[in-house]
Amino acid sequence: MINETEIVLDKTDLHILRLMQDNARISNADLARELGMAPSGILERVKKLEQKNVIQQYTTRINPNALQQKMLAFIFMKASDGPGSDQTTLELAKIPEVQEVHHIAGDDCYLIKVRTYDSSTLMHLMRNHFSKIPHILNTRTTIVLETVKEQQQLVIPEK
Amino acid sequence: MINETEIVLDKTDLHILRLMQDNARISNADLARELGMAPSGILERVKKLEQKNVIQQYTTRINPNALQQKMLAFIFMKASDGPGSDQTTLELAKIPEVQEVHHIAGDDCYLIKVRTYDSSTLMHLMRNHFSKIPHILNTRTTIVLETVKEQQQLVIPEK
DNA sequence: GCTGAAAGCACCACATA
DNA sequence: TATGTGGTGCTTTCAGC
Repeated sequence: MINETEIVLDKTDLHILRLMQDNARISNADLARELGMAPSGILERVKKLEQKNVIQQYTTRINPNALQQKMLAFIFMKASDGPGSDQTTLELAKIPEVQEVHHIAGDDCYLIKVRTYDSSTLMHLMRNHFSKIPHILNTRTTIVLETVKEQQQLVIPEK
Repeated sequence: MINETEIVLDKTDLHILRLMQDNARISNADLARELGMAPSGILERVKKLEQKNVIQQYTTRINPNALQQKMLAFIFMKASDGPGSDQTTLELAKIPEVQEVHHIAGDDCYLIKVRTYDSSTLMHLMRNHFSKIPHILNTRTTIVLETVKEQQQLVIPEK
């Protein structure tokens, strides 16, 4: 595994990342034009960024409402195996409706983000999946009423 | 504005969305091959999905560690203007380090997700930005120690 | 690590069913 | 709404610096 602290990104890399973060479908030729370089040089850099796992995925953000996915919830979980163990988190991460799994500081051990069609689907998920994962002692669910902003764009420095 | 409840997606649309959600840089020709259809027909569908705001963005997921962004926090906020008012949420949404802003049920009014370089950048943000937004009564911050899963992929049905 | 050329393809508008 | 065609321009490899 590559030591991520050793990755050095120059001004050109950061510029590529900024453009691709905003539009993953930008053509290699357009990237080259923006940067004033030859397309082949850009292609090489992009491939290296993918290899180094700086670029993790090209993904399409889909409107959850278009798929009638109206329920979004954050669930805090206290677990008996503590944040050191991976078993519980891996079980949770396997569930496709679970978008995020974090170890957190404080009393609760995990925070997960779950998206489903409606409240009954969420209840079903909790009853049939979460409750079967060992070590989960209790859960505290926060229901989202309305989402004002939701994106994963990072703030990428100029240099 | 289009009434989102009226959007009807057929099997082909859902298949396109599934493929593009996993790889936004898939070529139109490859999409057509997967679906066994002519490329021009696919192109038209993709454009309509963009127009109808089913497809919201093509984005590149970048490894936060590669940019030394090691601090992730969830902040619950109680506000005096209540979840009905937009002023506070819009102020929060404008801050680039704030990735998510949700109205939530229960005692606290907002839940926001913030990503910064380190804890001092986060403190700086809270002191210089959050505290200047009116109506925020108090905040409760949850620090993420480790992220096991983080993605926005939706579960897209077959049909 | 970057450039430029060259072959192969993809894109996309348009005509058509 | 889907297909076929064709010109334009993009992608990607490789030699050379």
